[in-house]
Amino acid sequence: MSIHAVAKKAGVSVATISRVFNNPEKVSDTTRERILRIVEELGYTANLSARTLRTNRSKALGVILPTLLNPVFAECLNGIALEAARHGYYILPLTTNYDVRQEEQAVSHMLASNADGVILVVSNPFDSKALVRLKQSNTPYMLAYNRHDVHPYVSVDSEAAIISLVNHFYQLGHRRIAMASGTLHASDRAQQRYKGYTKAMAALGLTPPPLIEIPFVTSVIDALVDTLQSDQRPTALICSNDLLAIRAIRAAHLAGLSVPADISIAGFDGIALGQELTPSLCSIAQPNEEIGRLCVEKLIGAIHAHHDLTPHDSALLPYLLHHGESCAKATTLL
Amino acid sequence: MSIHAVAKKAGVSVATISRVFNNPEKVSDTTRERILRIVEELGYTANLSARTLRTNRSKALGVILPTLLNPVFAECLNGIALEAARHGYYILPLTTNYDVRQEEQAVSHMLASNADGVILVVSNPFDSKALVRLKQSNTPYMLAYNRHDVHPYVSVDSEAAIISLVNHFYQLGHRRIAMASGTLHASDRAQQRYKGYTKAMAALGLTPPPLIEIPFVTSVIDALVDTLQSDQRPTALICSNDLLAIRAIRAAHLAGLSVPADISIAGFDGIALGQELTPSLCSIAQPNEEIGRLCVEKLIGAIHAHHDLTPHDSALLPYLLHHGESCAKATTLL
DNA sequence: CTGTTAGCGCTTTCAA
DNA sequence: TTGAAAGCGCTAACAG
Repeated sequence: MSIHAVAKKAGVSVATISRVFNNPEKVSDTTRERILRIVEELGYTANLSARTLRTNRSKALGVILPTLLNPVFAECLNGIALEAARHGYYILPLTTNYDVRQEEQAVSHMLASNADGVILVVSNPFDSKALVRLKQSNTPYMLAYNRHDVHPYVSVDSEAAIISLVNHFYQLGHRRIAMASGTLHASDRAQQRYKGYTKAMAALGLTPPPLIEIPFVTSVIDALVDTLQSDQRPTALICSNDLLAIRAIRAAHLAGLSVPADISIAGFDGIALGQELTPSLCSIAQPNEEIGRLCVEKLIGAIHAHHDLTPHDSALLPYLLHHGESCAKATTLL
Repeated sequence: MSIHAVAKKAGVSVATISRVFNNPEKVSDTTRERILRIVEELGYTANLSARTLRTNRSKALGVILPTLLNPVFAECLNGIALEAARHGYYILPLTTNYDVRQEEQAVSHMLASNADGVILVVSNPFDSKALVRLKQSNTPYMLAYNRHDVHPYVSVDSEAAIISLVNHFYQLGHRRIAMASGTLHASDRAQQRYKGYTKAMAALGLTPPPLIEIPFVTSVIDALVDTLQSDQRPTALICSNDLLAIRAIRAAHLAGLSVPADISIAGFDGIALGQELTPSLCSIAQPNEEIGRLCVEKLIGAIHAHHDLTPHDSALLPYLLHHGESCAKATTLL
C-alpha cells in the first residue's frame, strides 16, 4: 500500500497525494476531500522510512534511560511521551541497564535511526563516550538527571536537597544519621547526593559513619541488616534512591526495628508509589515528569530553531521534601 | 556521512561497503578489515531508514502497552527487550494509557514504521479496532495478557488463578472474602479475574459481596475506606492487581485496620516490588518477563518462517501464588 | 571478489 | 492547482 496506489485510485499524481498531507492548502478543496476519503477507505499510512529518508527528519526523539524497572525513569518517560505527542513527535526509548557499552550502542542506534533529538541519562557524564559521540553528531541532545558543565541538562540540585534533608533530621533530634547508596562510581547522581550528605554532616559538627555502599549484585537487605542490628546503629538512614529506601524499610523490619519508631528512613526521587505505601515514604521528590517534559520542550525548540543546545540551556528544577510517615522524631533512648 | 563517503575513502564501490555489513564472507579479508577500520575511523553507521525502505524489513518489533507506570508492563517490556536484543532486533515501545483511540494510533504508527512484528496488550480484544487493523495488515502480532480465540496470545489462566486464591483464603478460615477491581469493562483481564472470583465463591457456597469497582478517576483509598470500616467488612480482600492491593493496604491502615492481623489483602500480577514491601505482598504472580520473552520468541519465529501467527500459537503460562505477609489466617473474632 | 545499476516510497523543485 | 522527475541512502541482482 504505497502512495502510488492512492494516486492511481484517485486519478492524480503522487505529488498531489503528498501535498494533501504536507501542504494541504496547496490542493483544491474538492480534490483534497476526495483524496482523504480514498486514503481512509484504503487505510493508507505514509511510509515513515521513506519520508525520513527523503526529508532527513524523522519527527522522532530518542530517549536513553538506564531502566524502566525504576519508576523514576518510567515517570520521566511518561512526561517525555506526553509532551512529545503534544508537539507531534514520536519517541524512541531504549534502556541501557546502567551499562556504558549499551549507552554507546543506544546513541549509535539513535543516530542510525535519524532521531531528530536525543534525551539521555548516562552513568557518568564525565567519561561518557556515548555523550562525546552525540555531541560530535550535531544532533541536539539534552541530559536528564545528570549534570555537567559542557552539556545541556535538566536536573535538580541533589546536593542542596540532601543537605536540607540532613538538616531536617537534625531538627527532629537525630544525630546518628547514616547514608546508604548504590555503587558510587556508577552514578554521578549518587556522588552528588553523597557529597551533600558529608557537607551537611560536617556543617552540623557530626561525624558521618562510613557510607553503606551496596554493589548492584548484593542483596540490599543482607547488606543492611548487620548495620541495623549493631548497637551503634543509626537512628536515621538516608537512602540515595526510593527503591533502596523501600528495601531498607524491609531490612529494618527483618532486624526487628519498626519504622519510624525505632529508625527513620528517607529516600530520594519521589516516585509516586512512595506516597501509597504504608508507612508512606519520606523522600526528596524530583519533578520527574516535568524533567522529561522540559527536556522535550527545549529539544523541540532547538530542532525548530536549527541550533544545538548548549550548557546555557541547562535548568535546575526545584525539589520537594515529602514528609512521609517513614520519618519521625528521634527517640531519646539512644 | 553516507555509504558513499566510506566507499570513496576506501577506494571501493558502495556495494562492497554494503557487503561488509550484510555478507561479510563475500569480501576478501584484507579489504574487509581495511573497510572496517575506515568505518570505525569515520564513525559510520548505516542509515536504518534507507535500509528499511530498501529491504522492507526494519528489524524492529513494535510493543504496545497500556502504561509503563505499572511495573507489570515495565517488567514485561524488559523481558521483550532482552529477548529481542538477543536476536538482533530493536524494539519500538508505545503506551496507550488504556485508551482505545491511542491503541489504534499506536497500531497505525507501527505499520507506518515498518515494524516486522507487533506485541500488544489492548483494553478489550473483543471489540478492538486496533487488533482488526493489525490482523488485516499481515504483520505478525502477538497479544500479551489478553486472551481471545481468534488471536494468538501469551497469558496466564487468570480465572483459575483467582479460584486457587479464593480457596487459599477459605482454607485460612476466611469466609467474608471481597474483591476490588478497576473498571470492569475497560479490561478483559479484570473480567476474567472477577469471573474466577464469583465461580470460586459459588463453589464454596459463599455469597460474594458486590464487587468494589473503582473507576480510574476515583481515589482508591476513598473508595475503600468506607467498606473497610463497616461492621460487615471483609476479612480478606482480593485486588485485581498489585497496585490496587498496595493502595488497599494503605486504605486499611487509614481505616485503623492492621494487615494481616485484621484483614488479609492479596493482589494480582506479582510485580517484583511486592516482595520488597513490608508486609510483603501476597499475590498471584504472573511470569511477566517470560510472557514478554515468549512473545518475542514466537514472533521472530513467525517472521523468519514468513508465516503469520494464529490462535494455535497461543500459550498459557503457569502462575505462582506468592504467600506474602499481607495474608494470614482469619481471626475467629468476626 | 568487486562494480554498476535499478529502485524501495516519499518530498519537492520546476514547469505547465 | 497539478504533474514530471530527481534523488534521499541503501541493497541485491547481474555482470564481469
